[in-house]
Amino acid sequence: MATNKREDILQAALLLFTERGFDATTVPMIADSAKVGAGTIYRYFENKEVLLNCLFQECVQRFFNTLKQGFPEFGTVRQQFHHIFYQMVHFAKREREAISFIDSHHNPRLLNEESQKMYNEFNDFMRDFLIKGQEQGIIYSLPPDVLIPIFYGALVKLIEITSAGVIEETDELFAGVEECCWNAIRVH
Amino acid sequence: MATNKREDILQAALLLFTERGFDATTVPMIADSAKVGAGTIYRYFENKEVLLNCLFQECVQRFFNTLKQGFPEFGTVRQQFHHIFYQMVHFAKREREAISFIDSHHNPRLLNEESQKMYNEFNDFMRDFLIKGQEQGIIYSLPPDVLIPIFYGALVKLIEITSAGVIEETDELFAGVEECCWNAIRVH
Amino acid sequence: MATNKREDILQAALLLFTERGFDATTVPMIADSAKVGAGTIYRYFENKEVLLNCLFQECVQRFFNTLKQGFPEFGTVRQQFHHIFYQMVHFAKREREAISFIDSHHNPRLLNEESQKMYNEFNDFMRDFLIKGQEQGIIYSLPPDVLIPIFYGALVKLIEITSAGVIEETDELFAGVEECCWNAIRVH
Amino acid sequence: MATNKREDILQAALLLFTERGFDATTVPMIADSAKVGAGTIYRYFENKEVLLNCLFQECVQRFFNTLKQGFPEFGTVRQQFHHIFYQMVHFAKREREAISFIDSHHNPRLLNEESQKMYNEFNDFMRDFLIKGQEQGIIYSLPPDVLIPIFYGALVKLIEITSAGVIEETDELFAGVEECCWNAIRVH
DNA sequence: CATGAATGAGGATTCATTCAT
DNA sequence: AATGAATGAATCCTCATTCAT
Repeated sequence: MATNKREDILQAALLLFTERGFDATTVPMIADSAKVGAGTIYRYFENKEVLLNCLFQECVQRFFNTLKQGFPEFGTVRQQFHHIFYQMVHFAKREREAISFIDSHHNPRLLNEESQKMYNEFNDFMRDFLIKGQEQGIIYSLPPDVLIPIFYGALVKLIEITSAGVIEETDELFAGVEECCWNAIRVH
Repeated sequence: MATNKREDILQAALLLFTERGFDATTVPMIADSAKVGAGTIYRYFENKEVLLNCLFQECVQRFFNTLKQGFPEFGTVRQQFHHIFYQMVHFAKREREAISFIDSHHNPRLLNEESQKMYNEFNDFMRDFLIKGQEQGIIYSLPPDVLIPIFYGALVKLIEITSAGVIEETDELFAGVEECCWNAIRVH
Repeated sequence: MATNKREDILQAALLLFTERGFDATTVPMIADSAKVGAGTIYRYFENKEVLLNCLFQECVQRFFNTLKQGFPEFGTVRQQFHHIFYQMVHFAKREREAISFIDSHHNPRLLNEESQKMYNEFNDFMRDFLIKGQEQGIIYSLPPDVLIPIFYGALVKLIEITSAGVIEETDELFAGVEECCWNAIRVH
Repeated sequence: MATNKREDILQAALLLFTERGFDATTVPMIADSAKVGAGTIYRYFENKEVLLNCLFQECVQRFFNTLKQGFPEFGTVRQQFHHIFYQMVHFAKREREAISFIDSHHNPRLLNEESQKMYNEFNDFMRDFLIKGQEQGIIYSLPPDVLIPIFYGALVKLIEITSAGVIEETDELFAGVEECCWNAIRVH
């Protein structure tokens, strides 16, 4: 087949890093899983850490793009929130592990500047959304860095639980969680 | 000196595991940090994995005890939630890293049965609280496994942010987050 | 180069185990002696103990094959004894250390079942030879387990002495020892 | 009790060294077995190697004394041989492990000069006996270093087998082995 | 004297990375 | 370009030895 080896490696690394963590994942493991030779990985990535950063950046990029795509710049705060939440869930359905991976590997010890910058941009996007909502008196007046984890962290765990098969994922479930999260951050 | 070396080792391990993760923490690192010889660690713990499990169990135990202590069994759901949230924050202030450590090392690959059992008991406590609240029509009808992360995950992140010094921790901040979390899980 | 690294490792281990014993031989010693990296040994053998057992089994196998090859099944007891003794000496000349190694590492603490089974088969071969000789009234009526060490042990020590260069090895010497050993076990 | 700790340590070391070998025996093992603290061993012996050499020398000393005691200096060669063999068996019955220990730890890597000297003296005693027998035309004309192992090695293995309980030790058995060994070394 | 907790040097083993094929 | 055998630095862990009590 004409599949791209680089993609195979990234996909294998994503699964293994998410499942076991960066340090507990060996390069031969990734090679086996991607069905390439161990040496091949070094044709595409300078070393294991670079591989991690490439993967991280691609995941954040795709996640961020999903959020930005069709964002209702001039819609209501509630509409914007729905967009963000809905797109996150959508993205998570397509790329099961990406969100958990991003969340668990968002660590200054492993990430280079570029990766951190990209993560921060993504964070800033959500922070801006919250700040504008607060200016309109709709979002609860807490530091955005505190509000973000409330709905973002909830979503990450939700994804992990549904991925593990503990709970069946239905539209009602996602709608319910969205409402909870919205209630968490809005002014009452 | 009357200092307990076992405690020194556990404390050093807690900091390092939380900061770097289990796999990226070497035994000599722990030994240096605890100011003991590397071999000494093996007088107290059979191996690195056993050390992790001892630490995990002690942390969960102390955390869980804090929650149970003075729990208003017959109070309102709101009072119970306040107790849980307040005790969690209180515990987090005393034992900065314990909660992050528990959260990031709750992993079947590393934990033995005893550790997992203890973690589950702690989880069941919160699940029971939510279920009773749902029976009274006060807590939103979503699976507890989905609701728990919403406020528990929020709290974990909150602790991490305040620990990192990004945001100053004030009573108002904690009260605000408590309100957000309560709004997230209650019926409107 | 076309040299087989596995063989190099086994050969180096044979010399070192024989010289120093299993426990006093370090893996880096073997690696240095075999002119391979320490890690390379683990590509061929799961661990040091497995290396020992592989080596042990190969040595016993080759030794046993030498004895069985051309064994005069229907010759006289004396002819059979000559065959055994002569082949042992012959084998010892080719594979200097193998016999000492087998003798000094025949230890249940270090050997796995497979190794012990193989050693027992080799022992049974000599036991059968003695029992048949006893049935013919030619071999002295002592338990074979007592007779075997008399000539086998003698041979092991003989090999060690000649290997050490204490005594020059001549055909007369071997013929003399053979006669001594034969006199030891035959009926007079 | 007033038992001598030094003796307890030596006795424990004898058993363990014989069973497991010097390198596989740890100092704490010896301490546990001797029911003393690990540090106590260092009050009596400078280090593990010194302990080995003390033990070796004491064993060789006692063994050698047993052989020399009542040696029929002016008896026949056969009488002398009987004395040696009989005393060896007698010694082995009293001090089960000593002979195996001496045999398996007679190794230049571990023994100091004093120990080797003592072992050589013991060897010389048997060599002299054989040479005198050869001068009288009674002992087979082979290098003594080759003859000694034939009966000494046989005896060592005999002791090991009877100690292991494989074969019951009777006077007939020992008499039979003595005859075999004598037949091995005498002129026919 | 006796102890055993503490140590750290040294050994077994793993794994990121290289390189000859 | 792709491989995977080979490597050795770095890890976990053991144990001879010391020393405060």
